[in-house]
Amino acid sequence: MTYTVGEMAKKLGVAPSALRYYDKEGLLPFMKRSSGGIRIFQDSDMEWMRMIACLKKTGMPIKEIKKFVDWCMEGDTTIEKRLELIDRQRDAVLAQMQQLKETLATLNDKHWYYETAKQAGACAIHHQNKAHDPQEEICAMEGAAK
Amino acid sequence: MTYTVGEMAKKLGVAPSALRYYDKEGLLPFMKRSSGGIRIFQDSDMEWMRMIACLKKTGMPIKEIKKFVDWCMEGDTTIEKRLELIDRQRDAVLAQMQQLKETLATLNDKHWYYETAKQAGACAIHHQNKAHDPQEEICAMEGAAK
DNA sequence: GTACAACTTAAACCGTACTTTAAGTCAAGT
DNA sequence: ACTTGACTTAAAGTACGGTTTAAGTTGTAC
Repeated sequence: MTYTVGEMAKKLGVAPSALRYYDKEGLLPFMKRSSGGIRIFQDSDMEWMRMIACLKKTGMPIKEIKKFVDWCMEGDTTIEKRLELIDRQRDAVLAQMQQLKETLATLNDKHWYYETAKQAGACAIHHQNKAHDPQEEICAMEGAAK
Repeated sequence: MTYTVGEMAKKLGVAPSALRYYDKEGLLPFMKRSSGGIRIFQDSDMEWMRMIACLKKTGMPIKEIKKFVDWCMEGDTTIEKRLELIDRQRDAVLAQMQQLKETLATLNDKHWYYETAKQAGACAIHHQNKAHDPQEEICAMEGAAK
């Protein structure tokens, strides 16, 4: 089974221009062309696309993904480099997850702050000993954050 | 205690130009100035900076952070809007965490693939027993590339 | 064999989030 | 008063990851 760039784009849920851009950047060195120059995607290419999509989701820039793809094309001599890149990216993802966990905790604090303020009808509920003015929002935030 | 833009930038670990940019974009409406026009940050401003940093970490664009900051300056009539924004962002963070979890699982598969390939000295080690191999797609991928 | 949608390219354009530059001002130390 | 480093601004530049445009080609359908 083969696909044109438009069909593949639809299958992947991306714009055709994005696939052409990835091709131009060297991310799709496995791509075949028709005699007329039309790109031909094959079912087996889906695995490359999934790998690229995975690395993109980690926040890896296009140029570094290209480095990985190039190593794949080079053969077995680059296995160790590829392993190191995967491991580095795994560490990066773990760090991102930790970061998000901390961010989520802060957002949960803010949720509580605004939920209680909503019940009371005023943010002042969080700083009873102070008169309300815009500057007091800061103190209120500080209270909720700690 | 007060700080210049350079001192505050150092405290926050960002470039002074970034703080000037945030100010220009309306993210720092609480900022004071000296009679000569020099920005003066105060300790109490740290809480605003932390809130902005938190929203930035969720991937929220500058313009939406400004919307939130503007609502904070407007007072209690915007409490509900702010709560909704926080809740939406909380959902967004949970979705990001789920996404990263799936990405991590894929990276763990790839780690195993390259770890065993490294031991064997060749990716070809994975080209047998495709039917039960969780990494069969990679074998297909690299097979197709050659 | 002609129409027509979908493809091709290079090059220009876009939005985001800053950074850099250039020209000038402020404020602290001597 | 003068020097000096850090500040000020507007405007231009940068990096990234595409999208859009314009002019032309391909391939299928009738």
